[in-house]
Amino acid sequence: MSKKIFLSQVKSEELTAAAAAARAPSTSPPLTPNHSSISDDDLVSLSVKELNRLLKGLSRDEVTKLKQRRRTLKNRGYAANCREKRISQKEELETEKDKLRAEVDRLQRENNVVKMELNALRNKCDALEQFAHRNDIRVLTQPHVVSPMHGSIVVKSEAMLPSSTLS
Amino acid sequence: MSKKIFLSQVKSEELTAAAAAARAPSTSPPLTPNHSSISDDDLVSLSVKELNRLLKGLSRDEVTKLKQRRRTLKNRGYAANCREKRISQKEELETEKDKLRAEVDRLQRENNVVKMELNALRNKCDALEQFAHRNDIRVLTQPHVVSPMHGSIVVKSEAMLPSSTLS
DNA sequence: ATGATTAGTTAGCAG
DNA sequence: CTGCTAACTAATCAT
Repeated sequence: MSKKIFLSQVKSEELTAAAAAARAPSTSPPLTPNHSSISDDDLVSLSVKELNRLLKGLSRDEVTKLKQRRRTLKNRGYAANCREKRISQKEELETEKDKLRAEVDRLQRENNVVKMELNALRNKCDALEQFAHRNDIRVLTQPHVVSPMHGSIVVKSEAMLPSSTLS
Repeated sequence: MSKKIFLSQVKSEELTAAAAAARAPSTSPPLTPNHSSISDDDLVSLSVKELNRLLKGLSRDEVTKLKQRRRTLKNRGYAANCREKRISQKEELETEKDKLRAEVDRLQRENNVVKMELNALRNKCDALEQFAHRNDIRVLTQPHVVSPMHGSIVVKSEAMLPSSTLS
């Protein structure tokens, strides 16, 4: 997921030669000409064992300096990682924000649709209710409803509908 | 809105004395004892005119050094501003994310409510429709009904036809 | 000149 | 020690 920069060649590719020379004298070609002139990339990617082997025939001072240079190079990589992490986290936040924004939009649209459906249904319901009411009255005001086959048919609306469905 | 740090005492309050001494030799008490020993805070907050007045009786070298120290102090402040801006932007992003998340929640709840209303209304509508349908059929199948001359007599008979007989 | 931003350096904390 | 991060410095860019 996160593209870790494993502590190698950060500088030489991202910094002008002038800037590098001006800013990092400790990592420039050593003024004290080490026999073991090792490149930054090599030094930083060495395993501890390889480093110790390299350090074998050196004076205390040289050892300290080389170790310090290694530490500095590592730190350079750590810093680069840290920055990259920062920006990727920021991008992640923005991505999540965009997703949420899209979700809000979707829900708002869905909401509108459902509300329109609700309104349409309300109208239909009202019409039906009025229709039912009229029929109810008409039926209830029928003088004599006699069906020869079935006998008297008088329908009381409340008997057929739950009371809650009629206002 | 944004609390700008106007280039003063960033370090002394946020860094240990040890770190400060170790890391910023150029801003430590000058080894070359300037007569015009001016504090970082003062130097950085000077106006250009005040600075020039201060620079009057100094050698070229001293002028350059003092100007450079001022520039460095300013840069220190700019860097602090930059960091603060970064974190406040991040916080802002998170705040907006939280708001959007809350909005999504709200909309989902509202959506559920509306959908339940819709379902309830659908049921009511169905019932009304069936009722209307039955009445419609009944009315249409009434065997003869109205006697306008005699007025209406409402008959409520207990002898009702089971609804199942009306499809 | 001033301010902002980037990369590198250092100190210091955490594991 | 290794890795990470805050603060600082210097370079660089924009205004």
